[in-house]
Amino acid sequence: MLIGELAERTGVSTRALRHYEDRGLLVPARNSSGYRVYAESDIARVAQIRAMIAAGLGTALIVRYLDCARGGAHGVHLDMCPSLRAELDAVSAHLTAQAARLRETRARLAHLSAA
Amino acid sequence: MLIGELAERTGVSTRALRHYEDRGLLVPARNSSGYRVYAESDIARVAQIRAMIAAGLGTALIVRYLDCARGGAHGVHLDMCPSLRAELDAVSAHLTAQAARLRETRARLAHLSAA
DNA sequence: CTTGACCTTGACGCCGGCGTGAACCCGTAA
DNA sequence: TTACGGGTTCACGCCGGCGTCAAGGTCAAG
Repeated sequence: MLIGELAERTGVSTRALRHYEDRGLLVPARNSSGYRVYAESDIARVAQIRAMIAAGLGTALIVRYLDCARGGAHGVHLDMCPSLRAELDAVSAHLTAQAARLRETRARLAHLSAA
Repeated sequence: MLIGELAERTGVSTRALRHYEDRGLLVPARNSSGYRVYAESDIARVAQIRAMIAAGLGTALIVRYLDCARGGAHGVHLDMCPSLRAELDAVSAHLTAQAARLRETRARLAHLSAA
């Protein structure tokens, strides 16, 4: 599968896919013409990446997540995951705090329009 | 109060304060030398602004919020607030969704390290 | 007068996830 | 051959909230 087809089937732009390769998130094989050749399983991988980006994670963190996932699958680097999970906790805490502050702001707005 | 003092008392950099003026969030008076002169009440206003930025709101939206607040205090523009509140709802929904996705990601991680 | 702390207005840099050309190769169909 | 719809690698642009010089004016103290 070439990049155009993967883009179409995942709904992700070719530019984004190339960007993911730059960041080491999804590195495809190459054919004799230098074209990127993707596997079927890469569709799922793209979905994973998109979900994590949508969750507010940066590509640098996602790379480590994928490494952790691969390591975990082979039973190696099991001690790397906890530190990563700690980072995810931190990001999660930030989002929670932001949501709380936003709720407070909305409360003030409601108070204003009630007055 | 000059900008340095306000910066010190609020913990916000002078650069940020000037930036807020550029964005129309906090426009101080000027003395004969062209120096920015802030009122005591601006300390509270800066706190407001900081809270809203921390909540993930952009300056463009915050300007409208402040206008709405002033308008609300005078009983004018009461019809502007609802649309603003809708935008706040949208931002809030985004944050909530991100938090949910992040939880999902963390769950997958936990699943991996357990396997 | 000089120093030094504080103020002024530009204006460029950064980060991050891409969009958007530019300029060029590949392979197939007409 | 030509055209065309793929692909390729740079490389600059954008947004947003500032950091960080740069090049000066202001003013009280020594």
